[in-house]
Amino acid sequence: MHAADPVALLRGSGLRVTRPRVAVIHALEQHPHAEVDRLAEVARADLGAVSTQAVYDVLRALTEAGVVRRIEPAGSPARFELRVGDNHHHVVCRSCGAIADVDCAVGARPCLDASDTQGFVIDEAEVTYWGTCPDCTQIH
Amino acid sequence: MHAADPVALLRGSGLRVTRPRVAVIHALEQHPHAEVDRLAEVARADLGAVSTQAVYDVLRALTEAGVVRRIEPAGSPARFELRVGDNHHHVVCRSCGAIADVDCAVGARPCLDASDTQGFVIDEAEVTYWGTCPDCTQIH
DNA sequence: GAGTCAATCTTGAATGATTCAAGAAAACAT
DNA sequence: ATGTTTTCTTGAATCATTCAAGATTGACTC
Repeated sequence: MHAADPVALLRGSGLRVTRPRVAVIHALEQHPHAEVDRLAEVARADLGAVSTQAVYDVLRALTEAGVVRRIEPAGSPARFELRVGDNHHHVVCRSCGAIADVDCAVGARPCLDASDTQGFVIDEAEVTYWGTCPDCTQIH
Repeated sequence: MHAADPVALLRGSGLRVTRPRVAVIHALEQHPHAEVDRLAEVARADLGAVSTQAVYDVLRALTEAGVVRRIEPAGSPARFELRVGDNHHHVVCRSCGAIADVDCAVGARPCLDASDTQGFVIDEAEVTYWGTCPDCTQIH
């Protein structure tokens, strides 16, 4: 898990290379699963100034280009990660909101067969595990 | 899937029986997976008037009492259902937002074993299937 | 390297869902 | 019936996100 080159990542996806975009990708490398506010902060530390709106725009563009993945655990604002394309899931800590990646035990496309899909055509199974993170378990 | 008696449901959970609560439970019976607005509308048709805030309060009380379950699919406001306690999941239509229940194929507590849980203690696995509902598939 | 045009960023306001807060009304126990 | 506590009403606040208009910038062409 070492840093991809933001510029290469953008070029490779046919996206313009701008300072805000590079900074946001950089922020995502350092802070996987961060929310918009946090990413904006980190990007600002890098650039001096970026509007929050720009960060929203960047994240939207990156998400639409398939460079980042957006997740929205219940009760949390949207979070973003660069790890994309593989089928991985997330554990969310009920007490502090920490999130970690989890590879599904079942296989490459886990849980994709539900017993009765009610006539729906399913293209993705999103799994969210809920529990308590190591830190919160210790303190309790 | 026939209607539970709202009054019995409330009494059984140690909750006061009020007109708004009975009406919201009634609305939930008729409209599983409905969002707050919709439930408030339906409850109003029943009672004449209820404040939206009251509906929020009722849903919170019912959720905390374990009488209803709250789900929040990405991109949607919260939705509520009376079916609770069993381990069932949901399919969400990407185009119209329709939601249906899905029993997991794996077993009673499906997907509860993730390969590597990063030290988290997991107590629930929430699965959201994404796809297209029968209606939206037909029209396309 | 300058000119051009579309894409992107800035600023400021709007929206939607949800929560907070204070007082009025209603439910339940006695 | 009466009192106490919970719940409902009304009105405002908050948070995350989106919309909109104009200024700036990236990348392509000459």
